[in-house]
Amino acid sequence: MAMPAATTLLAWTRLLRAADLASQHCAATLRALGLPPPEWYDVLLAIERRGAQRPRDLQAMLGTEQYALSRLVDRMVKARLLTRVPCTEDARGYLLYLTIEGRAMRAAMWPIYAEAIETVLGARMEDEDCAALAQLLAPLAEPVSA
Amino acid sequence: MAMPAATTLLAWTRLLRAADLASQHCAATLRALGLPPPEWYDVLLAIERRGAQRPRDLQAMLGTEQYALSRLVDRMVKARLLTRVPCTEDARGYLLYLTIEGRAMRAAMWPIYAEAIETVLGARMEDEDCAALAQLLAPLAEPVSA
DNA sequence: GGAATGTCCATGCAAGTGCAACTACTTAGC
DNA sequence: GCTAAGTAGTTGCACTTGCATGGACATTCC
Repeated sequence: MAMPAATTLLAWTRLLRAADLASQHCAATLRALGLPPPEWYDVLLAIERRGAQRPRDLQAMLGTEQYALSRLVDRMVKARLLTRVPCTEDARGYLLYLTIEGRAMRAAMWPIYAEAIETVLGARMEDEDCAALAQLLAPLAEPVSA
Repeated sequence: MAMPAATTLLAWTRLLRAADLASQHCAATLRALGLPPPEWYDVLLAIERRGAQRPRDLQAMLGTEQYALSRLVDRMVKARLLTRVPCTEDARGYLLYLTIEGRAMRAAMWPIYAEAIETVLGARMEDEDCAALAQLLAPLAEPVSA
């Protein structure tokens, strides 16, 4: 296999650094206000948008490890943001619904999260550069095997 | 503050997803061969390139948290890849040197790491797209305050 | 020179993560 | 129907991380 070109290495380091800085900033902003981390938002949003979901579907959508999602859901249920309802078609699994508080929490998180994203991305790039970036990243946002 | 535009949100999700997938793949590849994680490589390379370094300089270069670097260095010293030498100019700090094994480890890690990068980035993007990506990410790879 | 403030690095504790192994249910093959 | 293999989800254990704090030295200001 060929070694990476210099431009590839530069893109590599910047990709990791940019994503790390950006996600750190968001997480810190939410934490500073006593709000849950971004992963929680992603779960809440996925269920609000698409209706009750099974853990394995969330796992596929969000790209998290199976055990990580298991424990994440556990914490969110303990925090009363989600409820588990046994799945009639498959007794191994269950459906996750939002509670009232879960819905409220998503709504409360959004403005903070959105502002953090705007600070980190929107305010630092032209709109057309954002579009170009999204375009370039499209193939990389799919699992490697694909 | 303005809410993020749709293109901003798309860029956001893809940036995080792409970086996560890419770094996960690299870490997993190294781990599968019993090699240390990528952060270790970054430390080893920084010292090999620029000579002995103080923790605070590594911290700035690599963008890690202070306590994270402190413990990372600790693990690497225990693994005999680095040695601490008291700093004559500032008794609070010390200089980190590579050991023979440290040098050997960096050399052993590079082909694996490089191949993983090539798999994740080089093989999935045209060279000019890599260059464009690096260009677009340049502003985002700097701390938010800057 | 001495106090106040700042910088450098370490660490206790609580929480999160990775790996591997496990239970429980489902599906396929026969 | 029975076994074998696959899928859904959990969990024990060791390790890592985040936050807050602390100790040690350096610098500034008087």
